[in-house]
Order: sequence, then C-alpha cells, then structure tokens
Amino acid sequence: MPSRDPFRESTVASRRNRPAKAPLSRDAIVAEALRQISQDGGGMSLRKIATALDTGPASLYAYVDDLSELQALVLDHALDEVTVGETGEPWRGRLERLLRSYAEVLSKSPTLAQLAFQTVAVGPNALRIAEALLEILAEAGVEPTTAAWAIDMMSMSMAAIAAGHAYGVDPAAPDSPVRQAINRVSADQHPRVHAAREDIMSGTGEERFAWSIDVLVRGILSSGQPHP
Amino acid sequence: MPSRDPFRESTVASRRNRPAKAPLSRDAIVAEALRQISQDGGGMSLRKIATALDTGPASLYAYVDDLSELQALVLDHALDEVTVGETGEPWRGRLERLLRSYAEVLSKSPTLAQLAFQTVAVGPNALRIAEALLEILAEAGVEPTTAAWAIDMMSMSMAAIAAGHAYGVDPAAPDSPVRQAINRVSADQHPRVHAAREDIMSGTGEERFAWSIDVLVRGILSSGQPHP
DNA sequence: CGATTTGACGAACGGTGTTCGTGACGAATA
DNA sequence: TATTCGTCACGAACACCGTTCGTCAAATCG
Repeated sequence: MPSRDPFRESTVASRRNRPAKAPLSRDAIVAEALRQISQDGGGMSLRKIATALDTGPASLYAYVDDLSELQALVLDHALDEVTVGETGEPWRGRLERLLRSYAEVLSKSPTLAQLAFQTVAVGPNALRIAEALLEILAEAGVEPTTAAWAIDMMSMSMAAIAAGHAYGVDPAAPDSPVRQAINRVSADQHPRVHAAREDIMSGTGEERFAWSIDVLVRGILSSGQPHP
Repeated sequence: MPSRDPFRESTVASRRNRPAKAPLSRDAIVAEALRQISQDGGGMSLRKIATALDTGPASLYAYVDDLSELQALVLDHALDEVTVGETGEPWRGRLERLLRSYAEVLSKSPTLAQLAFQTVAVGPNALRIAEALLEILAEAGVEPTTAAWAIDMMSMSMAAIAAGHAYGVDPAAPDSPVRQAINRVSADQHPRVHAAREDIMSGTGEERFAWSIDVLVRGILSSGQPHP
C-alpha cells in the first residue's frame, strides 16, 4: 500500500465499546474539531478535542496520523457546506455564487481560513468544487489548460480573501492598524499613498469582494487573447 | 500617546553596556530573527532568538511588545530587498519585475510567506512598495480608486503565491499529494477533473507565476470597462 | 553619595504536538 | 473452552512554545 487515501474508510470501526462512553471514531474527532473551530475562540487543538471527548491526547492518534491529517479532514468536512449550483444556470452568476459560497464558508473562522491555504485541499468536497468550476469555465468558453490553472488561482484568492476577512483586517475600522499607518504617511515621502489614503480605505467588504471576483473573471476570460 | 508607531525609533538605546557582551537592541533581535527565518529549519521563536543572543526569553520583552510586533518588524525588514524599479521604465515590465521581486523575497522561507498575510504589512518598506505600485498603475492609466484596491489584491496574491511556492506545493512533483489525489479520481464521479488531470499538473512554477500576473494585470486594466 | 530608574534574567505558568509503554479487551485461533 | 494476538485507550512524559512575575544589579540623576 504505497499511498493510502486519508479520505476513504472514514470509520475505522472501534471494536471496543465501553459501557458508559461512546467509542472514539474519526468522525467524532473531526466533528468535535469543527465544533471548536466555529465556536468560542475558534481555536482547535488535539488536547482540547481529547478533553472534550473525555480522553487523553494520545488516544486520538489511533484514528489520525497527524495534526496535519486532521486539519485536512476538517477542511474538507467544512467544505461540505459550499453550494455548487446547478448545471443549467448561466455561468457568470453561477460562478459568482459559487465563489461567494466558498469564501463565506471559509470566513466562518480565522482558523478555517488559515487551514485553507496552508493545507492543499484535496478531499471529496474539494474535488466536487473543482469539478463544478471546470464545468462553469468550460461553459464560459475558457480553454481547458487555462481553466485548470484558473481553479487554482481562484481557490487561492478565495482563501486569501477569507483569511483577510476572518482576521478582521478591515481597513475601514476607525482604529485599524492600516488606517493609523496610512494617516501617518507624509505627503513628501509618499505622495501617491498620501493622496490615495481615502481610496485605500473606501468600500465595504462586500464591494471589494465583488470587485475582486470581477477582476479575476475578466483576467481569466481575456487570458490567451492578445494584449490591447 | 494614543497610538505609537512601532517602526519609528528603531533603537531604544540600551544605556547599559556590559563588558563582554554586546547590549541587546531591537535591531539585533530583528536581525537574529531574520537570520533564523532564512536558515536551518526556517522556524523562528522568541526562545531561540533569546538563546542565540545569549539571554533569556524575558529579556526580549524590553525591546518588543509582543511576538506579533516582532513579526511585523521582521516582515518589513525582509521587504528591504524588494526591488521597486525606476520611474522612467515602461510600466508593464516594471510592474512584472516588481511583483516578481516581491514574491521572490517572500518565497525565501515558508515562515516569511506566512507572515506576509497573517500580519498586515504597514511598515516603511511596505509603504515604499505601495508608492511604487501606485506610480506604476497611474502610468498604466488605472483609475485612482481601482488602483488603491488593486495594490491590496496584488500584495495578497503575491503572498499567497509565495506561500504555495515556499510550502513546496508543487503539483508537478511525482509524489505530490495533489498528484496522488488527482490520479485517484474516477472518470465517472468527476469527469472534468479526470479529463483535466494533465493540465492541472502542467507548467513550471515560473510559467504559472507569469500567467497569474498576466491575469491580474488584464483583470485590473479592464476593470471599470463594460463586459464584452 | 544616596535614591531611583530600568535593563537583564531566572523561574514559572499554561499551552501546544507527539511518543512511549502499559494495560485491557474482543476476536481469532488451538 | 482456553490461549494467543492484534488493536484500542490512556497516563505520563518530552520538548517545545509565548508570556508574566519578581528580583537584582547597574547606570543615571538629584
């Protein structure tokens, strides 16, 4: 068995069933992790999961190789909620809804957003989303090679946007670090930044998100055509 | 003093100079951190820095408020190496060179790449880069508001690209997780992903990088114009 | 010269992922 | 039925991490 698939065989089927305690299982661990991630402080850890499951940290290693494997499982489980749309819809609206759904799901927690680009997403749900994206781009008339690269760039962008969103890096906030820094720049040292300081902090998160998607779509569609 | 600037007054000037040991200083700490980041395992920690400086962890807190502040200082210090080009150059080539330099610097270490989007970059060097980007985009005829949003998206994209690059997520590698996952997908479940499996893993990092920049530039330039 | 500030630092606290050794149990075997 | 065997649970420990507290000595100031 040279390369096992961490996503198959979701239940290792604990043979042991102790009287008053539900047996551990991979699903139970992932579920608890997901619960922690979208709860209180949003932080997840093997030890907290173990405590919540009323056991010790070492017990989890029977069902999960590694923290990184658990993270991959959690990420894919979270991607369950991403809506992919129907085949019949016009591609442009469908694409925007899909990407928005993707970013929204990842924005649920800073931890989740961070997971999204520090672990390469290759689980059933990531594949489902990739399949839908390829379908949409094909309908938009994008070349297969371009489309293959585009889904990479789109996932990456959504993850990055979600991370920014979830980390609370809102430039519009009155005490935001960027606002403080921007307001400190002098007109002589950085005239253009100084002049653009209003624009830099303008727009709601929603507006900037829509603009980002638009830039992405325009760029991808015009890829392959000659420059104007 | 409602909001101090962590980037000013780089030397707090330790009054104390003990005989056989160079006095601690903010610069020494940042320099050591930067050395660790682009060395051995690429991991940096307050404790390792303290050990390297022949002192205890607590001593660093005299010069740095926080780990996050140190990270911001380290990031900006690293951005020193980013080449910004000259005012006279044609904008397209200059933009590409600038972005490539930016991504290259961040790719030097996974830790550095991770710093780049988990801490909002607002230091002297970040401002220097933003100023240059605004200059370039103005020369390209981009609206000021669009340009302001564009520099955000570009920085984000470069950080994400660098992270992927530095983390060693090369889909072309023979034992890469994505290659393994892609090769497992069946033609019935995900026909389009299956059909595109060659395209997904095609291209060198350099080609994909150039393509990404092209998409970004095309998207930004066509922003504001009506859809075709 | 004495008082006061302040940098340096040892020790500790609470947190993290991971490994090791040891049981105890269910299932398969004799 | 009795015995072995593989596997799961788990306590304890290891090696890290960031951060805080209290203390001590040196440098500076009055």
